[in-house]
Amino acid sequence: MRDPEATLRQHDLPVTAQRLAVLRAVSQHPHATADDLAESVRAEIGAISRQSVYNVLNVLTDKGIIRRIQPAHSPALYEDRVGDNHHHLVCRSCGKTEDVCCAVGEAPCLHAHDHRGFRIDEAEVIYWGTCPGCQQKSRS
Amino acid sequence: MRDPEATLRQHDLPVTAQRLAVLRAVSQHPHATADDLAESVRAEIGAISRQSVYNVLNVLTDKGIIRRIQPAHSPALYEDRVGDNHHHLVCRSCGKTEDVCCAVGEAPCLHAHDHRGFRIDEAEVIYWGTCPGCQQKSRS
DNA sequence: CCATTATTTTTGACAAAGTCCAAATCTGGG
DNA sequence: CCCAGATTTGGACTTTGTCAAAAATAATGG
Repeated sequence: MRDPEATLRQHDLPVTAQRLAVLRAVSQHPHATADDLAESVRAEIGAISRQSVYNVLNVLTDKGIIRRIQPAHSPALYEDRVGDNHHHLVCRSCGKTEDVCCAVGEAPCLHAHDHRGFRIDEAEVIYWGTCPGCQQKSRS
Repeated sequence: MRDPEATLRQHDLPVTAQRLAVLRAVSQHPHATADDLAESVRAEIGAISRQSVYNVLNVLTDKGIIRRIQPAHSPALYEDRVGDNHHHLVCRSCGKTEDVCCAVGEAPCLHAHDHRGFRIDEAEVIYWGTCPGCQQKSRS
């Protein structure tokens, strides 16, 4: 994130310390939970209410400034990287989450063969598996 | 589901009234929530505890007899149809969920180009959009 | 620079979806 | 028919997130 303040102004959002701090935290900790982010923000500006973290994350997500991903068995994760239609690898065992380029191509998987009349606007892909670290451990 | 009782025995699971009823309910109501299923089961056998519904759904899912899907903003949904790697269409507005064949082919999307050393065992795809009914309504 | 007004932040209660635990009950095998 | 182990139950509890009202703050116009 180049300039959090400019980003907020571009989207007609009043600039507040909380928003700046949350935005920076998301930028610095991709795939963090709301709780993780609250911690980071507190380390940076001293205090923030739980509700404010959610408020900020919700507006930022609505405006498309950040993206929310919600893998099963996990609270929502937030990331900075938007608009490039990338997907995610998630480790079943430790929850580790990584970005991965779209398998199919640029504006990809938006085409289900039989879409049943649905107007599709996003194809969300999560690859489930075991990360290298957890493979080591289980190989005992 | 041909024969719920046989299915349970094949997986070395003691046969109980609760398990049979939950299994039948999942079979008859694809994409139902745990709560929905509890209702159905109560209509069929009179009573079941909330915990038992979860217990049963968990074992059945662990054994691969049923499949759990967990779209964002929705409690978990369960379905009967396993082993054919199909995906789902979900309506952002009403939550309607439908099956859709895999866009890529048979054992498909299991190949992320850059898998970062992860051993991938499933590619979960959710197509988000607007169902025909909700398109009508919003066309005002 | 100050007052105004709408927006944010905070606080605390609340809700939904699931899990944990111990006691009671039931299934399957001998 | 009885027993051991598995399942079901009920109730408390946890996690993640939302709602609502009051207090604080940002941006605007003078």
